[in-house]
Order: sequence, then structure tokens, then C-alpha cells
Amino acid sequence: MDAISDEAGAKRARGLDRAFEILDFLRQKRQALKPNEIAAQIGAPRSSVYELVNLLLRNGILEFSGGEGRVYLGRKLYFLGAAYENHFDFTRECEAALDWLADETRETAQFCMLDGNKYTVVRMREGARPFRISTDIGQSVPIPWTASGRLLVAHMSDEEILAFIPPQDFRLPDGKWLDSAQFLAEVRRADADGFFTFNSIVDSFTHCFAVPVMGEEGHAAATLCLVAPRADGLANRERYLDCLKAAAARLGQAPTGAKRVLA
Amino acid sequence: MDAISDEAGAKRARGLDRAFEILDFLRQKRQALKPNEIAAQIGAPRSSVYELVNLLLRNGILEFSGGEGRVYLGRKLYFLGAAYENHFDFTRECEAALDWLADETRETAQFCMLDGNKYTVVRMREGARPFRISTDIGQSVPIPWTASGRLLVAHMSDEEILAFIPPQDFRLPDGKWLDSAQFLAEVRRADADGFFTFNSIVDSFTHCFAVPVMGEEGHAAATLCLVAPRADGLANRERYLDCLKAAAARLGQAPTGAKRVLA
DNA sequence: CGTCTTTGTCCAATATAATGTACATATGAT
DNA sequence: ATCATATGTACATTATATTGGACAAAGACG
Repeated sequence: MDAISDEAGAKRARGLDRAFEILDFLRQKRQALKPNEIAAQIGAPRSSVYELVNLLLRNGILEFSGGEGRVYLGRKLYFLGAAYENHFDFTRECEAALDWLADETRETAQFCMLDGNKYTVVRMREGARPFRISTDIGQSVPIPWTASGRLLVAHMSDEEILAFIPPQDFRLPDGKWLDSAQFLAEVRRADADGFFTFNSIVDSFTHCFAVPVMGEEGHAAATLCLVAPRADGLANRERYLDCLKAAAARLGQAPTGAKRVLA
Repeated sequence: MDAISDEAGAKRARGLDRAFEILDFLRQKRQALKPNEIAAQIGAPRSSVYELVNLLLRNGILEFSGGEGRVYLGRKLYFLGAAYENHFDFTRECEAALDWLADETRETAQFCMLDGNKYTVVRMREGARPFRISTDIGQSVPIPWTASGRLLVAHMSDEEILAFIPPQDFRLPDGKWLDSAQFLAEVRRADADGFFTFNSIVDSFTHCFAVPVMGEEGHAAATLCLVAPRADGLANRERYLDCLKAAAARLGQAPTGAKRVLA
């Protein structure tokens, strides 16, 4: 499934990799599945999947859900995820930033990150527009399809970027292929400018704005984005960018392990 | 680590179990650790831990954090946890219920679940009291120490319960041992009553109220709790219980007929 | 009634993952 | 300098985890 992992030769897969492949698959499907279905759809031996599923069930990583022996992601994952969220503590400030952005611009505001070699929307505020413009939260989207994508890979070299992004992800939703050289050029420009904007590739009526949120490694750990109707986006371009930059500046470069003890 | 799994004989541990042991350990420690430290503290071979950590890093399950090669839970776990939360979608209603409870009673309100064979507070609203009564969110607490614990294991047989709860968890914070027979009797009473209340075992000045939130399997999937000063709790006992039951009824699964929370 | 598909369990074979050990480097104490 | 500790890497060994395939029960369908 992942372009990173298995190739051609029918090698044995490591249990851990298979396990996380199962978890990712369930997340992508967003529904409980029978072990059999999982095995068939990810192309793994049934016996292996059954064994792994049982193991994960015992650990609380998976849970029975939906009856008929179907399984889905388990409570333990929720706890682990909550611990992550708590540790890096971007959530609260993130929500505040999105609220402020949505309030200030009336457009859809998003907080986005990389999930492996895909782009994903982590949090979102719907704008006050009469029509909804939204990618679903948690869905994996090819990096080249998004404005944020340019910023999220900007710390890599050209070679690293091309090795990182699956080649098929340069195929746009309309079937056309995005030239990788053009993409790389846009990455470099975005990095130099500190933002990236374009008419959305995914639809034909929105303009997207993205600015980086700097993490502790000194590069973009996430992005803040606005998705606006095209005319509107072009008309308010400077103001929107200023809003985004202000919000990102407040969010970024948080003190590393900052633990706040509340009184 | 888990009382369930390995004991005695120095057997080889399975990679997956070790991996999740590492994840749980990091969650418990709530800080980034070096692989070396992890290995030493969980009593695992260093070479194994190094291999697993690298594997988990490649999968985004762990991340470098805090420098010096330290690692902590990774973003992928956040995504998986978010998918779980989204699927079972208890969060939004849960927050509303806690808000309502805190508003109605002015006491600390908690939403609690089992994490493996421990009790844990998943969400909480601080009460309006001048002093704080709080278990930290996400901390694992022995089941017998809590009022909720009685309800969360009530669907098991006596034997299952005793096999499920680690024996040392019957040792209370003050060093005394809780008689398991007494605990089982309390479990049965709580199940019959549809609630459990007692003077906290953990401290000496609070009274705890717990009611079950019924899940799709027909037993308590979680609990709603109030933690009140003793005098206050006793004075408002009936009203607090009514509030809790009302909130839990709205939260829980519509009873399918088998088991029923008595009003 | 057969026949096919779906689902789950069981088991032997072997590729390999977990481990112990040795090695390399840095840091700090004496 | 010398010793001790902490940290990370490399590799051979062997216990075992992964896998394919056999087996069986339970529909679905004609």
C-alpha cells in the first residue's frame, strides 16, 4: 500500500509493519472491517492478519466494533494520541488561532500537517460562506495537490522531495500530470516567500493561502491555510496573508518541553 | 509489565508487544526518553529496543523530541487516536455532558474509562470549589481505588474480575489491603443499583459518585463521576445522583433490552 | 441437493527477528 | 592518565514469527 515499504519480490513482511499497515488501512476506510476483508484488501496473507488482529485486540489497539467480528481502531490508540497531543500541546493554541482566523476573514481556516508522505487537515474552522469548502479532516491527500504541500517539504533537497513523494501523487485529480520541476520551483519560491498561494488544483473555484508554522527543528512543522472563493481571495490577498502570518507567528516556535502547571 | 503477559521464564518477547510496551511506557512517563533509558527502565535488551525504536520512528509512531536522540510518541498516533475518537464520537456529547454536570452541581465532573486493566480519567471539568480535587487526565489508577472501578468491571464474573485486576492493585494508597471479597460485593451492588458512591479511598475529604455510561456491548463502556467535598456530597446525594443519571442516559447507548440501568 | 464463497482455525516449514555480546565513542570522576 | 558509566552500532546465533495451505463450518444460490 505505502509506496515506501514493500516492493516487487514476495518477501515476508515484518509483523510491526503489517500491524501499522492494518491500522492505517482502517483509518483510511473509516469503518470497522472483518479480518478477512482487511487481508484481502491490503493483500496480506489471511493467517498473518488473523494473528496480528488478535494480538492487537489483546493490546487494546484494536476493538471489536460493528458486530460480525469486525474490528476497528481501539481505545489505546486514543489514549496514546491524547498523550501526543498533550505533550506537543499545539491543540489549544491551534484552536484559538483558527477561531481568530475564521473570525477575521470569514473564510475556511485549516491547520495542516504531513502524515507520512501525505498531506492531511488536522483541524478546521468552516468559513461563513453560504457554500462549504472543505476537505474532510484526517483524509490523506497527495502533497502536490495542496498549497501547504509546497511549504511542508521545503526543508528537503530536491532529491529528497522526489524520493519522498510517491510519483503517482503528481497526477492531479483531473488526470493531468504536474511537472515535478515546476513543483520543485514552487517549493523553493514558497520557502523564500514564507507563504504560498494558488488557485486550487482540486476544484475550480477557490484560491488557497498557506503559511508555515515553524517547529522546533527549524522548519515548517505544520501550516495554516485559508480557502477562499477566487474573486474574494484575490481581492483580500494582502490582508489574508497578513492574518495568516500573524497567526502562524504566534503559534510557531513554542518552547520545547514547556509544561505548564496550572494553579 | 502487564500482569497479563510475560512472567517468570526469560522468554523472548514478541516485537509487537515490546513495541506497545515502549509506547505505554512513554505515555506513562509523559516525556521524551533515550532508547537506552527506555531499555533500562522496562528491562528489555538494549539492542531490541534500538531496533524497535528505529522501526517505530520510520513509521511515524515515534518521533525525535527533546534532542539528544530522545524519542516520544509520534504524530501517527495522534491521527489514529483522532480516527478512533471520530468513529465512536463520544467526545462532543461527552463535553456537553461534563459542562452540564459541572454547571449543575459546581463539583468536579469526570468522564472515565478503562485503559487495559487500569482506570483512567479521559475528560474532566473542574468544579467551582476553592480547592482543586483532581486526578490528572490520562494517568492510570488501580481499579479498586475508584468508585467508577466498581461499575467498569461489573459485566465480568468474579473469577474474571480477579484475573483481570492485578493483585497488587488491591493495595490502597495508605498501604492497607482491600479485601477482594468486599470489592466483589461492592461491584455487584453497584451493578444492581446502577451507581456507586463512597468516601474516596485516595484522599480523606471527598465523596465520589459514579454512574455507568452504557456502550454498544450492553455494559458500562465508561462512567460519569462527580467528586465533591464529603459534607457537600452527602447533603446533595440524591440530586447529584439524579444529575449523573440524566447525563449518562443521554450519553449512553439506547438500552437494547438485555441489561437496563434502573432509574 | 450440490457448489461456490466467505469466514475462521490449525499446523508445519523456514525465513528472520530478538537477543547477547563485542566494539566504538564520549563524558565525567578520581 | 585511568577507570567507570552512558550511549549507540554491528553482527552471529537461534528461537520463533510469518506464511501457505489444509480443514471445516456456515451461508448463498441455483
